[in-house]
Order: sequence, then structure tokens, then C-alpha cells
Amino acid sequence: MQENTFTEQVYRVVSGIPKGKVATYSQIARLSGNAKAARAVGMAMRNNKDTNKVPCHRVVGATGALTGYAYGNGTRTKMELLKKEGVKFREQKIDLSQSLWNK
DNA sequence: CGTATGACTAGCT
DNA sequence: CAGCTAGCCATAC
Repeated sequence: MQENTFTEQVYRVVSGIPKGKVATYSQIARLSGNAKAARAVGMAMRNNKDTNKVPCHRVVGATGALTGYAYGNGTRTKMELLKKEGVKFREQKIDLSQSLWNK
């Protein structure tokens, strides 16, 4: 029973990201119906309480840079999680060329 | 209902 | 490459 809110769509999209892949905020925003709502996506993640349902750690910036994370040590924990899932990192940024979610 | 906020992005310096 | 500004959006208060 979806409420059809932007946040709902975001959760749905994010929960659909396959392991070992990542998506950018703008991409999620686009898949959610508002290509320019990248910031709103971040809002949903920040307020997000379904961390076990929504892998918000698979959401990164448009350049593959880790932006933030509301749990653990923030971007640190986020990076660790992504590395564990097999995401290719380039120092501090994600190798979008290989780990970007191709929808 | 109006204002403030933030896990964005693109553009310029 | 690093730093700052302005635009845009949904949500929170």
C-alpha cells in the first residue's frame, strides 16, 4: 500500500539497487519522478528509518563521492559497507564506470 | 501556512 | 583541484 509520495518512490527505487552497485541521488530522483529532487532524496534518506529495508548506503553523489550517512561514523561506515558489497573504490570515490547501477 | 533545512548538482573563480 | 554561489525540491518544524 504505497502512499505514492516522493519518499515512497525513493524507497522503492533504492531498495531495488542490486548488491555491488550504487546509484546517484539525481538518478534516484529521476526514477522517482523528479529529476531535480536530488536534495529531497537526501532528505528521505536522512529521515529514513527503514535502513534495513532501504540500502541508503548504495546512494552516492553524482561524481561517485560519498556525501553522507546518518549511521555509524557517517561516510566512513558507508564506505566500509560499499567495499564489503564489492563496490570498486578509487581512493575516496566510487568507480562509477564499474559500480554505477545501470538501470 | 510560511520558513528553514539538507545525505544535491552544475557552474564559476 | 579546491572553494563558493545559485537554483531546485520535498520534508520538518
